[in-house]
Amino acid sequence: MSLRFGLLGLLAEGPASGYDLARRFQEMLGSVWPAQHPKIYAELNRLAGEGLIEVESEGPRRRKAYRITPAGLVSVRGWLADTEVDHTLRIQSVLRAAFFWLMDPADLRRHLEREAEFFARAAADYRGYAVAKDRGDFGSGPQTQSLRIAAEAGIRLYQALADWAEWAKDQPLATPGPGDVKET
Amino acid sequence: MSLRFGLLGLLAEGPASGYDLARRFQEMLGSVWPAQHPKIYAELNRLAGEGLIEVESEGPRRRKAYRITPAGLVSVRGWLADTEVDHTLRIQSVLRAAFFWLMDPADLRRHLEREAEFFARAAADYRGYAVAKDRGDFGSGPQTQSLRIAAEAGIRLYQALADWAEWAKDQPLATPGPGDVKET
DNA sequence: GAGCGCATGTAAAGGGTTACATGATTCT
DNA sequence: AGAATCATGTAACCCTTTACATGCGCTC
Repeated sequence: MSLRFGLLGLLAEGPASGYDLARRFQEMLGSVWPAQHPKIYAELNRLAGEGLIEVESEGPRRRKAYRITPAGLVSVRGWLADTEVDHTLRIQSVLRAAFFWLMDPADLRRHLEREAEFFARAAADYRGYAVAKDRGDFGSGPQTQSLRIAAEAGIRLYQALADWAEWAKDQPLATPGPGDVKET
Repeated sequence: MSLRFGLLGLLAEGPASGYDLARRFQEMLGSVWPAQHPKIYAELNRLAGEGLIEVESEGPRRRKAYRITPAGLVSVRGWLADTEVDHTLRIQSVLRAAFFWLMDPADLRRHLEREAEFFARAAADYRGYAVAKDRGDFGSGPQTQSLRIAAEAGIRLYQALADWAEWAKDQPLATPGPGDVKET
C-alpha cells in the first residue's frame, strides 16, 4: 500500500512521469523504500483508473506525465494523518546476527568488517546529501526540508548499524563445541 | 529466502516444532524478521522434502518436531559464509518523512511524538532483554551470545529512530503555501 | 547508422499476509 | 462440559522482483 502513497506524495510536488518517479524513488528513497519500475507503472495505471492522478501531458518517447488530482491529494493527506504507521522492519543483517555462533570466527570477523564498512558508507552518503541540502543546494522549499528530515533518519540509522557492527566485532563469541549443535 | 535459513538456524540449536519456531520467531526476531505461521509450516515441509531437516518426533496434538540434518547444517553455514547480505530496508516511518510537508503541523507534531514513544518503547524492550541476558538469565551458550548481539542491534536501531523522531519534532518545517502543491 | 538512454510495459515467479478451517489436549 | 491453548494446515490475495520485450529519440 505504501508505494501508492509514495507516488502520490511525489506527485504532490509536481507532475512527473513513471520514469521520473522511478528515478527519484531510487535516488532519494531507494534505501528506505525500494521500488522497481514495473510496480510503479502498474500502480500509476491503477491510480489513474481511480481518478487520484491524471495524465498531464504526453511527451516524446510516448512519455506520459501525471498530475495529482484534488482527490489524490486528499488521499495522501488522509494516509499521512489517519492511517497508523506500519512499523515492520526486515533487516537481514540483524537476522544473521542470531546465527553468528554457527560461523567460523575468522569468517565472522571479516563479515562484520564488511558490514561496518557498508553501513558507514551508506551513512556517509546520507550525510553528503544533508550537507548539500543545508548548504542550500536544492533550495529550501518545504519539500526539501522534509527530505532533509528523511535523510537524517538515514544517517542515524546507518550510523547506528555501523557502530553496532564495529561493536559486535569486539564481542567475544565462543565457538560451539561439538555438543552445542543439534543437542538442546 | 531468508526465512528458510532462519528456520535452519534455529533448528541448529536443537529440535523444535513449527509451533515452537513460530513462537520463537515472534519473540526474538519478530521485529527484525517477521514470520507468520503459514509461511513457516510451508517452508518446513519444503525443507523436509529437500532433506535439510527431518522429523525428529511426533508428539501429542499431532505435533511434529524437526531436527536439522547434516546437509541442513552445511546449508545454513554456506548461507552465512558465502551468500552476500541483502541490505534492503523498508521503513515506512522514514518514507512518510519525505511527505511531512503535506501534513498539518499540529498533526505532524502529534505524529512524531507517538513515533518517538513507539521507538523508545521498542528500544527499552530490547534493553530489557539485554540486561536479562547479561545477568545470565538465559545461560551463556554461544547461541544466547549471538542473540545478545542481535538484541544490541535492536537497541541501537530503535534508539536511533527514537532520537530521530525527537529531533524531527523540533525541526522547523514551513507549511506549503497554496503555490507549493501541484506547481513546479 | 550504431549505440545509448529514455520510456513503458507484460509475464512469471517468489515471498508474505490474512482469513478460514480443523482437530487434539489441557485446564477450570 | 466449556474454554483456552496447542498445533497444523489450505486458499486467496497482495506485494514485489526478475526477466523479457519493445520502440522512440538523441548523440557521435
